[in-house]
Amino acid sequence: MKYLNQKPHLIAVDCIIFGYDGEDLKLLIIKRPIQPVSDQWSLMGGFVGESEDLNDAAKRILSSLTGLHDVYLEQLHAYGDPNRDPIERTISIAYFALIDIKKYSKQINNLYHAEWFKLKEVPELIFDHNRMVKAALDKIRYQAALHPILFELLPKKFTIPQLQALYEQVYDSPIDNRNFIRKITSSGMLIKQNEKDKSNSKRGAFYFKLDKLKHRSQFQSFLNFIPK
Amino acid sequence: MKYLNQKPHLIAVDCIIFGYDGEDLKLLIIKRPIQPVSDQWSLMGGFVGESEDLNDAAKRILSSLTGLHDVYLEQLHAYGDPNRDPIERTISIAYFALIDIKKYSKQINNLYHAEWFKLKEVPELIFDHNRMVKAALDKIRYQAALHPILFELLPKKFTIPQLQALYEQVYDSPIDNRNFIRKITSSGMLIKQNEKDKSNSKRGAFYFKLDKLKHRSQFQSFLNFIPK
DNA sequence: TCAAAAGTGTTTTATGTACACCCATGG
DNA sequence: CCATGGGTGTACATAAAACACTTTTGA
Repeated sequence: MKYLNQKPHLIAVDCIIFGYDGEDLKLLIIKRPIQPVSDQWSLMGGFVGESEDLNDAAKRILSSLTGLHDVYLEQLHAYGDPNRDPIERTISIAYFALIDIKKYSKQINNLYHAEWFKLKEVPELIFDHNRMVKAALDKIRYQAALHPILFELLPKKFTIPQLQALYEQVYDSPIDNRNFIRKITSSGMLIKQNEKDKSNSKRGAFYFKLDKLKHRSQFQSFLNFIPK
Repeated sequence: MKYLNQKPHLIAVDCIIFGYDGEDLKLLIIKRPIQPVSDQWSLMGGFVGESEDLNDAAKRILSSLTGLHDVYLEQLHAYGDPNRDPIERTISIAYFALIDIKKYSKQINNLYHAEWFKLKEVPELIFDHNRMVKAALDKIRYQAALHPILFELLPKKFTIPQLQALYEQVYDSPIDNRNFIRKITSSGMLIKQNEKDKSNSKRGAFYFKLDKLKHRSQFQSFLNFIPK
């Protein structure tokens, strides 16, 4: 049994891939490989397979570009303007991903001509992709104000100055370091290491690891990480 | 020019329609008119037309059931499990709507055998529709904790006890009326009317209207309406 | 020895929470 | 005159914000 007289549509998944390298918040985009509008900057995307779940499609597309699995990936929004793709009507389900740039395998880069752009220097993208990026950033700001998602962008060991710089970039505004440290440490989610990162200062900054149990248990608890 | 060798999919929109009548928070569902699994309870839904925007499809479907236009409608999530619809693979974009039940025209009811159910008494729904309802409720709780969306469920004139009862039902927990009133009134979004609603008490409760300008300007400002 | 980043406390202010009584009215 | 729901204020606790100096150490 089938539904009759219903027009099917092409369904794509587009991934808004955010990365942090300890210094800058960045977006991973590709030079579009397929005609037309090839050689223009675009989000990484692909069509949803015949019997493929949307989340699986997003994971597949993400890992085909980054080589990464088990990445933080969240559905953002479905975009369905009938004219959003001038080639053929395509409905796109946008996902955003948060990854630690250092985990990213650069090899696959070449296949797709992918590049990391600082968030403020992202060029014009095809279709409605700039709009998607903006929506994803808005959602991350919203989420990160209440839930500790930004740890997904950091390596296992990270310093508090790195963490603070990340928050400052996500919100594009300076944060008082004393208040920030107090909030973060009072959440109990950080485990101090003995080792120091001396790459940014002579004194060195202690590394911390995330207490994953506490991170998970506090994830839904409406914390407040952001001033004002 | 077209994309080649890509399998298209049926795309549906399903609407999670919440309503409030001044007493109970309710959900509007229908007896499914199409075979198979007809005569089972279901969210109101429909397929996305050939050149139809997703939002437009949701509006069309919502107003075909309720007769209402200009209703609060927000995209919830795209559901794409290949087996979610046993008849044929269908990807569903879920939307939720908030409406004042008293505005709802009952005539169209009969066409779809629609009924309002108290939220706690919603029966088993087809496919993944119960899951959608739960996700919608979660999202509304999230949104309403920070943004004044619940006014969408109220008529133009409403009383504070009605408003509080609405919050209590959305969060399924009692709220201290003194603290609630203080928070709500201190937002400056309410305009007191001279008229009273005497339907629930001898003394009567003053009607209020929403100051739409203040409502809009404070919509994004991360208020906090919910205790704890 | 000094430049540059890391780390540390206290005070003030705002916000949230707990809590109980009087008011107005129609029946 | 009283039962019912509407409305009001205060004291306390908690959380956020503002704010500046000392520490460490490699060059």
